[in-house]
Amino acid sequence: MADLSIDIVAKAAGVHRSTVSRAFSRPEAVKSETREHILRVAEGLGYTMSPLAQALRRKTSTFVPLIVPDITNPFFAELAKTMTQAADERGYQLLLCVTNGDPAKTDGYFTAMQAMYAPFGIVAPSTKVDTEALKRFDFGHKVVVIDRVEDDTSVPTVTVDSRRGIMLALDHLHSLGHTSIGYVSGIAGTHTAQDRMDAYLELSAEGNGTPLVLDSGSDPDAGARAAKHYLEMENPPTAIIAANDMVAFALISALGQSGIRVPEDVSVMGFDGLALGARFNPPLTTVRQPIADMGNIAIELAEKQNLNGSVDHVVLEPELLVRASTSGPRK
Amino acid sequence: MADLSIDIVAKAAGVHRSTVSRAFSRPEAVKSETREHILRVAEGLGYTMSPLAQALRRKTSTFVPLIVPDITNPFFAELAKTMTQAADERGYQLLLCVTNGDPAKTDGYFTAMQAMYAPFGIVAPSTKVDTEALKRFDFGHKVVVIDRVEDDTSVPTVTVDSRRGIMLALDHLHSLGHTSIGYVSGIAGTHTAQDRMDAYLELSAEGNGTPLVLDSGSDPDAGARAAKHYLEMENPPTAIIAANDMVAFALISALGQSGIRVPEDVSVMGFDGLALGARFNPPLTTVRQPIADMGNIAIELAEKQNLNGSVDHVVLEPELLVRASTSGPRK
DNA sequence: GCTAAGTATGAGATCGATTGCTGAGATCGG
DNA sequence: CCGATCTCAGCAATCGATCTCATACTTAGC
Repeated sequence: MADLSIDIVAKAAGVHRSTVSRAFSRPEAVKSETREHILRVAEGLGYTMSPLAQALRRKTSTFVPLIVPDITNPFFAELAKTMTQAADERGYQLLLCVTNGDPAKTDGYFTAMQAMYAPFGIVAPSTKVDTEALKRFDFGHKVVVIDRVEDDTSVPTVTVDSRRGIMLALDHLHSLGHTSIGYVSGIAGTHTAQDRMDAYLELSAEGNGTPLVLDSGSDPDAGARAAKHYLEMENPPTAIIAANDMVAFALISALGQSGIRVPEDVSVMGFDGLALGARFNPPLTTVRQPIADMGNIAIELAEKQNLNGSVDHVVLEPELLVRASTSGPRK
Repeated sequence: MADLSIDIVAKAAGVHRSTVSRAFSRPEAVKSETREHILRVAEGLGYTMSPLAQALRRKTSTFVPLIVPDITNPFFAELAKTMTQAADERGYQLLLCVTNGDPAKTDGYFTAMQAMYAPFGIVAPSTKVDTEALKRFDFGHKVVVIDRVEDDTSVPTVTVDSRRGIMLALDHLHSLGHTSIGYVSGIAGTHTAQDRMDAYLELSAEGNGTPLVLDSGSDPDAGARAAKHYLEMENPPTAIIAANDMVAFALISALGQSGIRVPEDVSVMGFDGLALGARFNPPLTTVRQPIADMGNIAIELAEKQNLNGSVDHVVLEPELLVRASTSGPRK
């Protein structure tokens, strides 16, 4: 147990330290007989290589920062979950970095990431602010962004098709018979939030409805404010699309506190497809993002970029998830 | 930007590498004049020490594993949030380790933690399984557990007083006029879950009510099963305490799907005090755990243990949080 | 003015790996 | 049977810090 270094193993196996090193990291360079012997000895001793020493020498570590604004938001939590798994499988360790939306923190994490030779990092989602930070660090170290990025050229990204998602939501509501469909906006400064909103505005104008934005704020209270707004309207919409599940939760909760029932009085849809939605009251109809895929793909993109410098942009398809928060409009 | 080592800075400042090292990590050992000069030069170059090299030499790093079964569970997410902050402030980096309840993973994380000279780790919450893993690694590296531990002697812990929490819940419900109060159990294998259940059983017997456990399962479906059970009862309780907020959510959701309304038909309480509860429908009455404190204290305990070997056990006070999911019993 | 006790810095070994270079054997064609 | 080629393993420098020891320079006391 105590202090196993490569030299100890080398001595125990009767070879030189460099041979042990090769036995592990470049197996084809060692005669298979020798290699197996070394591996057996190492195994017996319970030896594992020091990731620290390795990283120092190789100038590339296995620490992958996951930079998110708020891990408390279930979307990021679900992302973190799938990412830890994907990371584990490939021998990375995920560093949890929570910015709280503070650009200074993002900067700090980028600096730290360089200092510890991170092979790459994952940022989700990028606000305009993050995009700028990205530029400031002309990265030798690579980043993958789980979101759209203004200037799409330099950074790999993975996103879900916002427009398609909104279309799915609108279609679902239309097919239920709704014609007056409101919208509540989501997280601050995010490209995604912007895209969803734009899509709503466009599509709902096309479908010759009148766009009806109940709240375009970006804080956690958007839901509550939207509810207030709803109550004050003479002709409230019969259905509301929330920019994300969390806002939908808050909205339904606030509505409920004023005696408005979902879906009896008004239908509400979310956007994200959080697991939590299935246990909400009522279970939330929503547009599902394939979060697990996003995590895996992000890491793949990063590795690909490291390998051959390719910068890909993957756009995933959202999916309608009908549960119980939507129904036909009230007569 | 490029490859700043301590030697570069040393050369630039016209001193030896060891002096630069001291200027940073043992300021009092360097003449203040020299030190300031060095610091200025370093600053100008944009130099930061390599945590990797430092850790390798010092045999102690700043990587702190946070080992949780499921980051998707908002309780752990909130914990992770406060812990990243606490960690950041003290110069640690949090490594997110998700076990999914798999003991093999826990073992793996412990091994990794030794390999990378983690000064300590945080485990939450410990199941019996984790406790055993802890023993297996007779830790030179220290661990703090956010939960109770069987054999309390060797590992620092921070917990919330389960009995007191259940008492708070029971008192609240009694004061509302409830006499028939059911219970739904929580997460598998956890000491905390066990403690809460025991407390409920004892206290509710003492208050000469009849304990009424709707479900003692431990999976995410406990809530749904409890609801089913509730519906089948001839004399269902007028109030239900859930072992944790997530179960309460699921319970209320399932109940709602069968037309049972909370709190009109039955009062439901949670236990945790998740931020999410405030935006549930209805907003959840619950027993709040001071999660932020738990995170900070955990790190403090770890540091204290590292310093002087002290093994403390902190028990925090829970707090009643009345929102809208409880009311007087239906006539 | 000279020795004793500090102070402040430099030298160099070390932490645990990787890797280019070198040389010893093995293999092979003619 | 000999030189050419190929394998395989050892040597030693290196990554970026830390830390013990030794040394040069102050400062103090008498």
